[in-house]
Amino acid sequence: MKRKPSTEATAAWIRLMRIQSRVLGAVEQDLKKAGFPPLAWYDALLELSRAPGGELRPVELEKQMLIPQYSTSRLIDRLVEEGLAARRECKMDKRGLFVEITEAGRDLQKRMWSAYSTAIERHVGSKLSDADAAKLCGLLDRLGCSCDQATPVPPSAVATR
Amino acid sequence: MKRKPSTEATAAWIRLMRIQSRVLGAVEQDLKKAGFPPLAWYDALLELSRAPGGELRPVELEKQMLIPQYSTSRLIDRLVEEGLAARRECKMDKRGLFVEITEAGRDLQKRMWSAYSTAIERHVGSKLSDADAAKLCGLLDRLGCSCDQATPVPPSAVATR
DNA sequence: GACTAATCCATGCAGGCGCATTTAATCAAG
DNA sequence: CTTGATTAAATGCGCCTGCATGGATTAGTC
Repeated sequence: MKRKPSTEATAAWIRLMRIQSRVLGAVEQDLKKAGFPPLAWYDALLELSRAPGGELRPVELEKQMLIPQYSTSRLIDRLVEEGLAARRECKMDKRGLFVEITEAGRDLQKRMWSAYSTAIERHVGSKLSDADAAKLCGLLDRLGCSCDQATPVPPSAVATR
Repeated sequence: MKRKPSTEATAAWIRLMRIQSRVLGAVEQDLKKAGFPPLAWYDALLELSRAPGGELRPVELEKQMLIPQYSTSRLIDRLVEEGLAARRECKMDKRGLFVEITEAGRDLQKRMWSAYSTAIERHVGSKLSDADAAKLCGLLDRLGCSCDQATPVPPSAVATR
């Protein structure tokens, strides 16, 4: 049998889609205007910078960022191309490799976080009290069924889409 | 001066991005598995079907759906190509045109809503009480600064991204 | 009416995504 | 050690998006 959603559920769905799109757009615009690359780059650089030794297997990166395999592969391409990361041989498993963040990568990550955090404050923080932000988190988490990760700050935020 | 976001605000931002992505992905998967086209098509067909005479100027569609101009232009291309809509001459303003939904278009919209509503129930409705869904709406709306439209059901939901 | 500005829509191009497949290496059995 | 299944990563293809631009028409001003 087919249950139909309540109007409340439908309204929540609409808001979730629309508001996310707006807020994401606004934040990405801010970053772009400041001359920075897309948020996905930030996420990847953050994960790498956090990893012990500043290096990670693509598979790990993929799991952290919750993006498909081919997507990480290409993201790494771009990071390497810009000198923000480097591919390194993986001796214990020659199918794979390590991706290591460079100094330029670490530097960019830090500079981006400065602009990024400002944008978050502008488009989210300033519109919600801490208590309300926490409530919002709680409600959203319930939609995430498998709410695995409690990501710490600064955020590996965007599933980039 | 640069204000930094609270950890609550940052956490809310992360959830907003991650959960939206997951829920959207889940709903789109359901639709795709049922053999339907992307959600954006549904939104367009819904707007058209609602419009008086079943026709709309691209400009109107653009405003309703909150997507960029070129995006509507190409979306219309695809709808026309599939026989779901037709371009018609606009006599009062020869720069423009009308897009009119076809019978096939109306039919598809109805069939999609059936699958779509089921998916919304599955991925949103079933996880939140009506009261909580309403709370979520309220909180999200506050992020939308210019909370212009109170969209009615069924939803013109997705800003498709 | 003539000229400039603004509006409506289409489109070429570059880049990114999703899908499916390929290549290479490891693992699991016999 | 050989075979077959599995996993890691890359890549070719088609579609979609964003950006910038172009062509056509209308509106505003004098």
